[in-house]
Amino acid sequence: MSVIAKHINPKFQHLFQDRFCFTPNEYELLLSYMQFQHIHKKDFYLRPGEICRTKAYLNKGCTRNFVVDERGHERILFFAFEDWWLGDFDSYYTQKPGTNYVQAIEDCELLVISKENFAMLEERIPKLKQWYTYKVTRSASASLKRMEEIRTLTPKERYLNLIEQHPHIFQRIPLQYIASFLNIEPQSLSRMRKRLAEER
Amino acid sequence: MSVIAKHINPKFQHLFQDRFCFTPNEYELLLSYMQFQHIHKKDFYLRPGEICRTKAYLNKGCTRNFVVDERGHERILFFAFEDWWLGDFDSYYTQKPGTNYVQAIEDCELLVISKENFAMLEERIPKLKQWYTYKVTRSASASLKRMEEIRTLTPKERYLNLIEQHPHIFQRIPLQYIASFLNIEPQSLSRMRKRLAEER
DNA sequence: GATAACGCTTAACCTTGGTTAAGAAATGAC
DNA sequence: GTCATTTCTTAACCAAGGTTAAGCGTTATC
Repeated sequence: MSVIAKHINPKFQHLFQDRFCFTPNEYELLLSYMQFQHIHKKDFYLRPGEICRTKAYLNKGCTRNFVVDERGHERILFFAFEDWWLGDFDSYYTQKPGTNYVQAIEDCELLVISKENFAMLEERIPKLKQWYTYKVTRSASASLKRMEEIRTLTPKERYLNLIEQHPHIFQRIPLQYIASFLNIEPQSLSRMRKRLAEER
Repeated sequence: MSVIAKHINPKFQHLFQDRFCFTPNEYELLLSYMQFQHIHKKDFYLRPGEICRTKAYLNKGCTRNFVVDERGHERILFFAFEDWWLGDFDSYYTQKPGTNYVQAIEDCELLVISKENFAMLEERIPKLKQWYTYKVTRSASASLKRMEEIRTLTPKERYLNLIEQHPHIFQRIPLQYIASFLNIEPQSLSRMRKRLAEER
C-alpha cells in the first residue's frame, strides 16, 4: 500500500473499488499521482483570477463554488460533498483565469492531481475516464436544471423542492449559504421558513 | 430565373448573394428545393405535438416561438424577423414531437425546405452549411444570454436592456408579447412604462 | 468564564410584480 | 361609418422578497 493510501479515508478506497472496480494496481497507480491535502473550514481551494491547473477529489468535507456578481453579492453555484471533484471547470478546460471561488464549508480532505497527469492516467486507465465523464455529465445536467428552476420557479417552490430532493443538505450547509443557493437573502429564507411552519 | 425566384422579395436574393456570395447557380439550386409559402398573422407554422420535418427561411414578416407552461401561461422563447430560420429545433434534430408553437405576428413569407433536402444541399453547397451554422450559433448564444438575464436581472433591468439593445422590436412586436418575452404580465409592463415615464 | 464573532431570527418598512376588473384606444370587419 | 374585437392602460388590493436594524443563542478564542 502506498504512503498516500495509508492516510486517506477508507471511504475513498471503497468508492473507487466498489463502484468502478479499479484493480489494486490501477488504484495504486492513481493514488501515486495524487497529492493529499487538508484544507480548513473557510479556506479557499481556488479564487477568481487564478488558472485552475489541478482538480481535486473531495474525499471528506464539503465545499461551495461561488461567484461575486456586479452588485457585490455572493452567488452560490453549487455545493460539493464527498466523492465529487473540485475546480473551476471553465478555467480548467480553457486554462484562462477563472471566476469562481471554491471554498471549504467544513474541514476537507482533498486528493489533488494536475491536469496533465490526469489526462495521462485517463489514457492508461479507461475506467477512470468513464467514471469521470459520468460525474461531469451528472453535475452538468444538475446545474442546468437548477438554472432553469431559478428562472421559472418561485423561491418558495425552490425551497420545497430542495427539501424534498436533497434533505441531507440541511444537515451540513449553513442556512445563509442555502439562501444564496436559492437566490434569496438569508432574512427572507428565515421568514419563509417561519411562514411555512405556521401554515401547519 | 426560376419560378420561385420571381415571386420572392428582392431582399432574399440580396442577403443570399451579398453576405455569403452564393453563385447564381448555387442560388438557383437552393431555391429549386424551397417551397414558397404565405402565412397570415396569427397563423401557426408549427404546433406542439407535431414533428418538425422542415425548416423555413423567413423572408418577410415576424414570428414568435412560445410554449405553454404548467400554469397555462404562454412563455415566449424568441422572436424571429427577416433573414432567420423558423422551426422547433429540438424537434427538428430529434424528429420527436415538439413543444413549441411557431406563430406569425405579421403576415409572413416563408421559403420552406425539408430536412432531407437541406442536408443534401449542405453537402453540395458548403457555403450553405457555413451560413446556417453561423445563424444557429448566434441564435443559440442569444438564447443562453436571455435565460441568464431572466435568471439574474430584475424585470426593469431586462426592459431597459431590451430598449437599448433591440429598440426595433418595439416598432413591430405588440407589448403583450414583449411582456411575455420579459417574463412579466402585460399589466406590469404597462405600469413599469408609466413609472419610468414619470421618473423623467 | 468573559468576550467576541458568527449564524440565525424577528420586525418594520418599502418596492415591486401578480391578480382582478374595468375602461380607453386602436384596429378590423361588415 | 358603425360595431365588435383586440390591445393597452389604469386602479385597487394583495403577497412576497429586499433592506435596515436589532436581538438572541451558539460557538470560538483567549
